[in-house]
Amino acid sequence: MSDKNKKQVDIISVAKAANVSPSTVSRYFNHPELVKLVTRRRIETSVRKQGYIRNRAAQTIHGIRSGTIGVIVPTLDHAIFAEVVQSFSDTVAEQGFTILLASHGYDQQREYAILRKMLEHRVDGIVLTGLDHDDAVFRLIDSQAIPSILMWNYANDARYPSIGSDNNSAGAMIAEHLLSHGHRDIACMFPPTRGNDRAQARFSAVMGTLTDAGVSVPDHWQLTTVYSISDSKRDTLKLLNRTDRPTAIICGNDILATGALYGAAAAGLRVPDDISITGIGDFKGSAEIEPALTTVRIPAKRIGHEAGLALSSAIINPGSVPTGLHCKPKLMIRSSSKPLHRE
Amino acid sequence: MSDKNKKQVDIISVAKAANVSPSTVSRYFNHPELVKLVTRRRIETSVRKQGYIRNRAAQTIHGIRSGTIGVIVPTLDHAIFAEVVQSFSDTVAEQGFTILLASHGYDQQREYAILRKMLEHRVDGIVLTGLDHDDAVFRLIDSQAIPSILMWNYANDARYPSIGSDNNSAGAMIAEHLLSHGHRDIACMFPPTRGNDRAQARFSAVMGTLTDAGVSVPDHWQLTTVYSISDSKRDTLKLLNRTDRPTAIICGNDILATGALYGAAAAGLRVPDDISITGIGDFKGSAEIEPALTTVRIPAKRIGHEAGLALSSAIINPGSVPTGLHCKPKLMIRSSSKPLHRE
DNA sequence: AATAATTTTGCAAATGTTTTCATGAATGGA
DNA sequence: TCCATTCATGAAAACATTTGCAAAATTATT
Repeated sequence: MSDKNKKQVDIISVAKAANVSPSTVSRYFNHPELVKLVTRRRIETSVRKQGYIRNRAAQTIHGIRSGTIGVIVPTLDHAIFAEVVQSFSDTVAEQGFTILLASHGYDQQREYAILRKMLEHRVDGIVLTGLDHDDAVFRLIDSQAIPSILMWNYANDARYPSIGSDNNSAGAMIAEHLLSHGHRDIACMFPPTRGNDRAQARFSAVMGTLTDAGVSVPDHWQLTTVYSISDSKRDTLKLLNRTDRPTAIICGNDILATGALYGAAAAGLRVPDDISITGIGDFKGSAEIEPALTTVRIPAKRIGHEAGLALSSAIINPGSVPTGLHCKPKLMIRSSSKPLHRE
Repeated sequence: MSDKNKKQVDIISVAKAANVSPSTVSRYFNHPELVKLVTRRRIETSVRKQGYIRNRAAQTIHGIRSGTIGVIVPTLDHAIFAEVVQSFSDTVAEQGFTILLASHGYDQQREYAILRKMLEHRVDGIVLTGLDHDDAVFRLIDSQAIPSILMWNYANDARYPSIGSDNNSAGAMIAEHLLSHGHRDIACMFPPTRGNDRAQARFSAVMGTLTDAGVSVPDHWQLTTVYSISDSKRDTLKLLNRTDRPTAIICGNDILATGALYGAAAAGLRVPDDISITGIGDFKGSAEIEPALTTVRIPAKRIGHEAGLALSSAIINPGSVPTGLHCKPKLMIRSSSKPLHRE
């Protein structure tokens, strides 16, 4: 019985049932004001009865926007990217866009492949994370004439408009904070910087600021630790069990700092009395941890939102180039750092 | 000069440049083995030179798969969903699928609207989070004949194949653990359960298990706290500052438990000596926090992976219905709970 | 070398829409 | 009542592909 209604429901079957031409049904969706009220009613009934769902693929081949935006992030596994994606997605959803999301795991080759696939889907815009990308990626986007922006980092000389925070200032801020508190014996724990311009910028800003102040960080106080609480806890413990111990640890992000806090606790040290620990990012929970983490706030929600606004309006008004925006990082002084107590 | 090469590059222009018909170019992509080697070479050159990118929209209207999977989650803001989405996405990406992602913020109306939009994009499959959805959502999917699965929770009587953990057992496990440790004065802190079948199941399993054991939880020890470390820290502090104090707090998830741990610290209590605190979820960081959190592990990575496998194979072999899978939760006894010390 | 079998290619129809243009139906003014 | 407007609708072309079928080209068989 219900075998025969397997027939696909398209704009034509809807039109038939409503006793109008397909053109009129199309107009009903795209320019309803051009369709007479009673006809609209009839079409509406037919659409509802047949459960018709428009086929965006068919629209898209007419050059109509696909209504999708490609978002490429290194990973979602870090709460911070999830947050920025969430707020981006919410923002563009309000303009009717849906996001096509993929992550490349810090692999530039994969980023290129993902980008290609997204272009095959004819996304209306592209968001990349960070400033640095393979040149082939940029060239591919250039050749496509679709708006795209770089999210998360900011630099006014970036290849595309960038919306995010300047990681150099973030790094400098936190280093200056510790210096101004009298710290001179400072260890640094950063994630691997390869393929990660954020971490790279923070790291070089921190080191630069310290060097400028005449503070040098011995090699064995320069830790490279992957983004993981357990690893940073372990590495911190190892560091703090040495006889020479820094008075402060600058961590490249709040996850590392959280692990460092735990590591210090495990080593029997009190923060901030025995050692100051700082992060960068101000992730969820950083304000509530004991002791509350001194860090630099990178406003992820705001970045995602602004990026969403900028990109969707660049899509809606073709020709208008999206404009970059610096969402300034902010030093959040809390309880995990304090002035060095001279002995 | 470069004005004139604004002309779109499509399969026809590629064909022209390669001196073949569009059909052959199409075959070059879809059935390369049917195309002679030298012709393939010529087409390849032409494709490369023109920077041609296939138009999936045009393929899709031929009934060819769109290569997209719709993923609908309540939010990405919780690390745990981000994790499951990440691993799902990675898994299906290996089969050539890209995900269309959207979040509804626990709003069933919005979920329906999102679903519709995804169907307009002709996704090849749908993943929903959790077991409970508006009936209209189920009906809409039913009418579309595309495979879909429910991810995160498991129940063998679910409306669609479900892949995830049984939150009832998770709740029961943790309650039994505390009971077996002699606790009788137990407080519960859970998120609002409305529109959240996970939390609902955990909560009722916990309460049921306690009741069965003859333990009742007074009203003022039943806290409803939104998913936020700061809120749960505050609520815990309030709870622990009362004169009557529980010997254990069961938290509905690890975020709440983390806040509870901080709250206990802020109240000057030692965990687990003065009070036991447990979570559910085993989020990243739960094993490293001080004290390490006793919780129930919900294997997010595995769930995402299995769901990805199941759905993509259901898409690739049409007709085959994806099969549900219970990814069993596991009790992780760590340092935040201990047997009640009788005084 | 001639024929048969096979491989490779092109033609044309089909896919589900949108849109331009033209036609037919109402409406208003005289 | 007639003609000029305006409004509502339909016919057909266009969009970027795929695919069934048939023709052409190549290879194998004798």
